[in-house]
Amino acid sequence: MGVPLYQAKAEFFKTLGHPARIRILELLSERDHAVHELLEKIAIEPSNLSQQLAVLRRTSLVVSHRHGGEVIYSVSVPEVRDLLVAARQILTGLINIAPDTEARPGEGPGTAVKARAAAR
Amino acid sequence: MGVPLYQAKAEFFKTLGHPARIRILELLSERDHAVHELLEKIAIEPSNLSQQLAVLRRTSLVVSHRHGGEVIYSVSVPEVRDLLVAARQILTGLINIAPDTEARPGEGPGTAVKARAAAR
DNA sequence: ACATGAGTTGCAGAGTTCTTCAAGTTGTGT
DNA sequence: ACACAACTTGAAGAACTCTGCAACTCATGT
Repeated sequence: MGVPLYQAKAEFFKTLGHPARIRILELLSERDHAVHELLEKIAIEPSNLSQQLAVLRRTSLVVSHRHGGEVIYSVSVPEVRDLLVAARQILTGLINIAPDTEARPGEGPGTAVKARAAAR
Repeated sequence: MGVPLYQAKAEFFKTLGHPARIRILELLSERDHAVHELLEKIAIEPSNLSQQLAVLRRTSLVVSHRHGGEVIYSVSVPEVRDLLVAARQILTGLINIAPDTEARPGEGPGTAVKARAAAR
């Protein structure tokens, strides 16, 4: 066997580890979008969007096809949606648990996740 | 709530985007482990392991406590396990869809994703 | 043929993350 | 008190990712 599964998993999560890419997947799991439509809803440079789409294409999470002047993107694996939902649940759970300090449930309400995210 | 959820999600996935950290979470979701036990099962430098554990601690995905001479780690959010399972399913699904398919039916399926992972 | 809108690609500088080394802490046994 | 095992921390260089710019392709309208 060539590559350990845990390594493939890490690669996969890395692909999801970018705000724009999350945004794209969320939008695409509602419905297909042309690039210029994504552009309206996500505030980044066209070339940047294109780069992020390329990342998602490389991992086959999305596929694209031309339709006249536009390029339409769709998710190729519908289960991605479930994954995003699962993530959101863990995340909201974490926010009420995260003691920024140390291992001690019952301690002050954590802001570790919030704070870190806010810091960027 | 100052932080867009999609950004927190990206942060969260970034945390999962490392082979050692995936490995750690997999082991910990079976049962609690002392650091030296993790060390036996994951082949990395002690200090590196410690760094990765620190990353997981910071996001509150795991918690630690001392027990005599050892430090015991446990997952603090059991749902993480579901997430890892979901990822594995998407991943195995992807392997049969991936683009540059030098896949040979009969043997370990598609290598597009795997190969990419191997290339790092 | 030309101009224009829609996307993509290559690239370089800025910014992050990874890994390892050396040094430090904490608890146990002698 | 000392040595030793079990961990953690800080720091630094290598490796990688991100972003925006300029240049390019491709299809449509004039």
